[in-house]
Amino acid sequence: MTGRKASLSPREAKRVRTRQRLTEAALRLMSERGINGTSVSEIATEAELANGTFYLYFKDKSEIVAAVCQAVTLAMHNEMDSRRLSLEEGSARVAFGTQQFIEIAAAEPTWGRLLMSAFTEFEAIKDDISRYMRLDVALGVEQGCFTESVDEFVIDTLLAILRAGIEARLGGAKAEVGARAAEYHLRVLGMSAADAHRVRLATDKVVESQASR
Amino acid sequence: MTGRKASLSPREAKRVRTRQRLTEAALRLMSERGINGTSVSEIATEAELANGTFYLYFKDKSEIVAAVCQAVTLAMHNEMDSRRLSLEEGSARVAFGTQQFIEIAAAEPTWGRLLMSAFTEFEAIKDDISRYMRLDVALGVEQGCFTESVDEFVIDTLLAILRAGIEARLGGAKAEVGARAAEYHLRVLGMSAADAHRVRLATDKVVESQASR
Amino acid sequence: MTGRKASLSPREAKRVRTRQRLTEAALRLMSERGINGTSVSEIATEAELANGTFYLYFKDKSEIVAAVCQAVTLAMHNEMDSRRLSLEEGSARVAFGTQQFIEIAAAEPTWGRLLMSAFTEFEAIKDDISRYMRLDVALGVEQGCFTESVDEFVIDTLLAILRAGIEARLGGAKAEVGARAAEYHLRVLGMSAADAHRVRLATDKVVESQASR
Amino acid sequence: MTGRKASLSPREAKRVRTRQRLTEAALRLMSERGINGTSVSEIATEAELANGTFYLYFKDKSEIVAAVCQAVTLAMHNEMDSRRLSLEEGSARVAFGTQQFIEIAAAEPTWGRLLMSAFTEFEAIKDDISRYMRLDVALGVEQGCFTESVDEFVIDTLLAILRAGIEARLGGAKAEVGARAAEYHLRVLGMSAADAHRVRLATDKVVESQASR
DNA sequence: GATGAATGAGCATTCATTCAT
DNA sequence: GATGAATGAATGCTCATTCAT
Repeated sequence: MTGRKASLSPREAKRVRTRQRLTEAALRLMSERGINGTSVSEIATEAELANGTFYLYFKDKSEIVAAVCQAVTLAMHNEMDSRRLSLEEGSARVAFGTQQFIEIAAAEPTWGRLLMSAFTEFEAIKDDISRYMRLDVALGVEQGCFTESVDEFVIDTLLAILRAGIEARLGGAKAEVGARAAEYHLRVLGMSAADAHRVRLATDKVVESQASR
Repeated sequence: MTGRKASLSPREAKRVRTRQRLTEAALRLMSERGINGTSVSEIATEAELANGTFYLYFKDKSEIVAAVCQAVTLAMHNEMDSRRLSLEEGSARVAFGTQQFIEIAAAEPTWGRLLMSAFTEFEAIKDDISRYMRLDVALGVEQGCFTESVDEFVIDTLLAILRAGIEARLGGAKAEVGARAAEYHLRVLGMSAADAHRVRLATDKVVESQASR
Repeated sequence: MTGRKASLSPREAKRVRTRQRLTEAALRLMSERGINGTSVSEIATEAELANGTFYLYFKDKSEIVAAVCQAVTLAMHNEMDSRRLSLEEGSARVAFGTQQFIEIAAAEPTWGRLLMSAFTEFEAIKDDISRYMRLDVALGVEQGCFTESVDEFVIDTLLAILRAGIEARLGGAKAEVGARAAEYHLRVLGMSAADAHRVRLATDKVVESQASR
Repeated sequence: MTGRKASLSPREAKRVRTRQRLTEAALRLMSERGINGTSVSEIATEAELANGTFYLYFKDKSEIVAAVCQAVTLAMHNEMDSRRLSLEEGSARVAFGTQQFIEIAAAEPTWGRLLMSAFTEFEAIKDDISRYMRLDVALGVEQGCFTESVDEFVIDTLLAILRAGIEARLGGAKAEVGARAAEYHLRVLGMSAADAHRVRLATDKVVESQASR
């Protein structure tokens, strides 16, 4: 990462920094007031830039929305990566991933709220979010944990449940909601309630150690 | 029903008709361009009325949104009622209800699309939609079909799945999606995939006869 | 008064009553929300009449404004008449009239507030109010109490002071303000501060007995 | 003054000019049609600007009203200052100030009419206008010219008289009205008509020389 | 007479976007 | 590159007035 930056000319580096200022400003505002509730000039002002400067970095309002959503999902994925991949079973990865994704959204509500707004006002977010999920599900299917095969609809269903989980957590629901969402995921994928529970319980230690990081 | 209308004075009849013109215009536009994407004056124009006339019938833009959403959910519930209640098991009712709700939304895409927009832009729609669902779920819980107890989060999850189902169908997915959503509902509620499948299959005849009405 | 009404045909009587209902409704609303802040349909509704009925009784919004203002000034003058005319000196009448006018406006704030709004939004009110004043001033001039002669400007000045007095009283100022306004009137008309004070004091008994009515 | 302008960057200069265009347009229109009778878009059009440009310079309609009123009272005070302060007696200052204020309003009817509208539709104007007045009155009280002490009501009374004077002048009354208003001020403050006349006469030379500027 | 449905111009305000400097 | 002034269409809502019934 620093490696990448180091290779930029000063000009390019500045450009990158300015762009980041804009994206961060947008994230702050959009997570507070919603995507549609945030105007381009508010973003520019928050980034301490002139109105029109915005359009030197983004062709469109929609472009920065995409950038912000991407940045948030990337950040959230980064926050998760390491541990999940040490799990061997797809089912465990799914459960772990789901529960953790929800906890991260709750721990960093700026991200969580942006996500909620994006679910509503930026369709494409779903692709970003589901990327990590697809692999885990596919792995589980391959391993025979799940009866369900992977297609658009099952993914959409999992996403819908994930979303409901985040919304509940941001609205004040207890952390247990994340665990339940994880089990619902497994059930939808075809596991019995009992198995789903067992698998999910097995991920708890990891989640807890993660939380205490 | 016609009886009720017949008893209206001409004045009242006209009022009712105009209000309906507005509601229908709103439904048409909102299902096409979304709720927020539809302006009050567009509605008035579509209804062939003057701008200000709108406010003789609705205090607010939000009031017509509520009216339209209510009208749609009412119409959809009416379209379902009769057969579902003849089923004795809560699980069957849930499966039947879910599948049918999705099929109605697909058969009458104006309703379906309005619903999708409302999920996003009119929170309260969830209460309207979940009303019928709660009873069926509660019945199933009482009967011991489901291991899950009824709380906000489980209902939100079911709604989220329902929504995903409608969206998929409107997006061109095959009818089978409705059946799957129904099974997912049962799985989330704690039934095994096999049981869920069996229950749902049992409702097929009813659904089919309904569809051919 | 009843005599006048008795001579009307039932048709005419009804017309008069309806008109009064409208005027009273207008008074109530306009004194609360101001003249411009009151809409024709609000008046009709408050009078329990249909929207359009208003225009059978008044050609214009401005016409009912005139009617209401006239009614209020008439009512206020009625409330004053008797005692003032028993005073022999113009100066005493002016003092008495001024002080009393202000007290009536304070005692019946519906009237007072309407007046304030009218001063601002219905120029012609000044003529109505000044009618009684002119005579008293003219009398005082004739009697040599005042050095000032009667013309538009002196009357406008007296009105302006009267208005300031009412406004202060409605805003919570003590009753003493009415007495001061009365003395200011006399001073403007040319009396010395001492004489003005003496004359005004002499009217106090009358005012007090009036207040205890 | 020109010095200040010269030091502005072209950007700032333009901004200042545009803002002035708006303020001047507003003054022109508001003095013609009243404050409430002037819409934001009329102002923008009169200033040859687009509708929305207005809001780059003023947060609110009320903000430009305040700005215009302030500008006018400032301009009027500037037109007066120098000579009044050379008078030693509070009574003379009051008389001079009043008479002159009225004459300026009459000489620059755009200002005068704006003031009349503001008296009605922009309460705060009274504070702006009374500022200079309070000092003169207080001075006179201290010097023992006046028997009346300074409080809200006496100031409101003086303002009311001032207003009546301006209104009369704008309505075509002769300049003598200004002199009379000045004497009324002194009388209200407790001076005898004779003293008031004497004091006011003494200010005439100053006023005349001012008028011939 | 009375009703109340209908009108449509009008208003304050917002905001994505463009462009001269 | 960067600025920020300018645009102008759009929005939700109000209200005096008209007119068919």
